[in-house]
Amino acid sequence: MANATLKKIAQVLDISISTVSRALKNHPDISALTKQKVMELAETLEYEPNAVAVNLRSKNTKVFGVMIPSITNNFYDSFVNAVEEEVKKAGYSLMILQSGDEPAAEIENLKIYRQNRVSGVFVCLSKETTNIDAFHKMKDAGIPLVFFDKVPDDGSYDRVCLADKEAAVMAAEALLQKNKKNILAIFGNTQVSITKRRLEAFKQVFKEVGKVSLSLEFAGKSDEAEDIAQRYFQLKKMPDAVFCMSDEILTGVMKSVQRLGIRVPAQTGIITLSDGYFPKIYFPEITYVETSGYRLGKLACERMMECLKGKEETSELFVSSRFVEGGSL
Amino acid sequence: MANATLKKIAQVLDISISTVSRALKNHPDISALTKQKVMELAETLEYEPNAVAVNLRSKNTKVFGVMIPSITNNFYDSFVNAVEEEVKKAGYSLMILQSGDEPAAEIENLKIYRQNRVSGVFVCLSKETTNIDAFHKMKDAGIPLVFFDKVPDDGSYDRVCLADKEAAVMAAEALLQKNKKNILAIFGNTQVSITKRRLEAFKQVFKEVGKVSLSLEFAGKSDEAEDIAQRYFQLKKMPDAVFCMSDEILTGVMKSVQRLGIRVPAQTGIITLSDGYFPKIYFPEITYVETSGYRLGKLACERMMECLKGKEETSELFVSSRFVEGGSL
DNA sequence: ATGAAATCCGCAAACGATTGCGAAAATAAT
DNA sequence: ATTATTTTCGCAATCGTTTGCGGATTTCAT
Repeated sequence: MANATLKKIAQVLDISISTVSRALKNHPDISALTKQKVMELAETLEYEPNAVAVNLRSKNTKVFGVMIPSITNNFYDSFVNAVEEEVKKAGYSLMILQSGDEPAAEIENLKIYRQNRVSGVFVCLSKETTNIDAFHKMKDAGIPLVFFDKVPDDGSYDRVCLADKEAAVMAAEALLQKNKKNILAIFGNTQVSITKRRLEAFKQVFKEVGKVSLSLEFAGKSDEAEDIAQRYFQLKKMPDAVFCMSDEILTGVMKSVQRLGIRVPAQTGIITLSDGYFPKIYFPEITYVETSGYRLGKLACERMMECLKGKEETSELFVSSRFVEGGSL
Repeated sequence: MANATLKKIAQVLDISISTVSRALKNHPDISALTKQKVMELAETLEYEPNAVAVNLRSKNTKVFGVMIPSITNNFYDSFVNAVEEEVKKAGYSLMILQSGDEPAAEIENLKIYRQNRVSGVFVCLSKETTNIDAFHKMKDAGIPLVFFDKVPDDGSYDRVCLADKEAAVMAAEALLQKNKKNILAIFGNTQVSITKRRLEAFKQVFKEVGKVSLSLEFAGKSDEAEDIAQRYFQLKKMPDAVFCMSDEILTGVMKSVQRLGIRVPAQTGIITLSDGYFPKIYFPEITYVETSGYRLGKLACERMMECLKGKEETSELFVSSRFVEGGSL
């Protein structure tokens, strides 16, 4: 029988709904006999509690929102993957909404989350988001927010991030250690917090050492990175190493490498920040500093669970980096 | 004011809850004056309907389930992306659950979908699933199912698929047209329905023409494909073309190409079936037959919407293929 | 002024589950 | 036999919203 309810069970056994409810929960008030009858009938009727009704009463939907710019992105995927794995253990599900990097869509999505009374939301801001007023409403509604990756500057929010500075520094130091003197470094959209942090930390390392020519470039998309690399590779004084801030930039650069038949690492070294998937599809495998979406997801979950337990102080947490040697530097 | 309810508004204005409800819905029974007062107060109180309560009453959650083996997969991503885009227009959200290619997890997930009374579920079966009894329960519960990509043989279910045969045939014919005589074709897990279909159709094309040496190989993962390619590339009589059944296989093959410094398409041609992302990160861009997860998603949505409208007959639909010329063949 | 027709609004039940409180029935204590 | 105590269960309210039905109140025609 489809969609059995407590009421139906109660009617069949000619007892009250409350008794059925208690029997199924093994409440001590109910006699063993009644419990048995109820449970058996529930079994044959294939009773399954209506989560919607339970939610309404308990005011707890056991659903987390996840808002990301786009789901077709390796990094966010592994984040989502980690979160899904983790929250499932606690009986939560995920409602994933994409912002498409459009602030208007973000606001719309927040509304959906509010109306659905989600238990919390994991948010990665869009590139374009400057005004975060819309997120205040969530606080008012008592819905905890955990920002990740692209986070607001506002210190009153919980944030989990990659250790961008650390990662950028590790990459920079690797370049120095390999004695690279003429480095092309390509970064992403400068609006974004992670770009800023990576850029600053990266520059800082070289500021202290002389004798290194550092060319900084910025690419919003993969083909822009390709064009930039193309231009530099055709210079008489070709860079002896390229730093890529992200997978997106790496794939652009590598396309140019293939087009021009550049030998890596003989002619130029390559190093990137990455989740780890793309560096391994090339030969030689690209040396990278790991920025793990997966671990970020786990960390975000930890933080979210603390929020639900009522922890008050906001915090900014970081996932540490790891240097992974490929053969490209 | 956080979490205003109809009740709260009613109390403030000293009118009944029903009147508030109707006023907000612009019901003709309510006077213009009352409507105005209600709407204004709702505005200042930032009233937002409680979707959980609405769901309970309407028995319509406006949520679709999406069950996939893993979210960290380019193909499924674009599927999910399309679905999210599409259903959002109709006011639906997505609840995504991963099976991890484990039948036990599939069953568990279906239970969650049932308890949450989702309006429908998009399902891609795991590689391991042989018994689909668990899916019958969904029918009983009145929850429509639309299978995609990896679908059951059972004709009583709605299924949307890539036109695997067509795609494989297009690729095969492209190889013939380019006059390739010594072809290495690498396929994926033979358990899976799509592999079977692609394989059969592909072989069939060559059965009819003579004078072509066709080597069929199977790789479960990317590095297996790499090893296979490696082996063949080192033969005295190297293949003059490689067919890859999927992105996963393509990336493996391309890694071997890079390792051995093979010139594409001069030394060997490459063609693949793909969603389109990976073929474009290489130079030359890989010629491929498009198997679009995105379009599959759109098609699945169409079908789902029809199910909701009560269309009875099940059907199996296909997304047509498209030949995309790169420079690799 | 009286009846008919609009206009405007509230009561109450319903969706399905949970839970405090009190009551009936059964058992134990005196 | 009477009181006290358990054991076992049901009533009713609640979460927030929707909606059929009927009751007031007003407006209009006669």
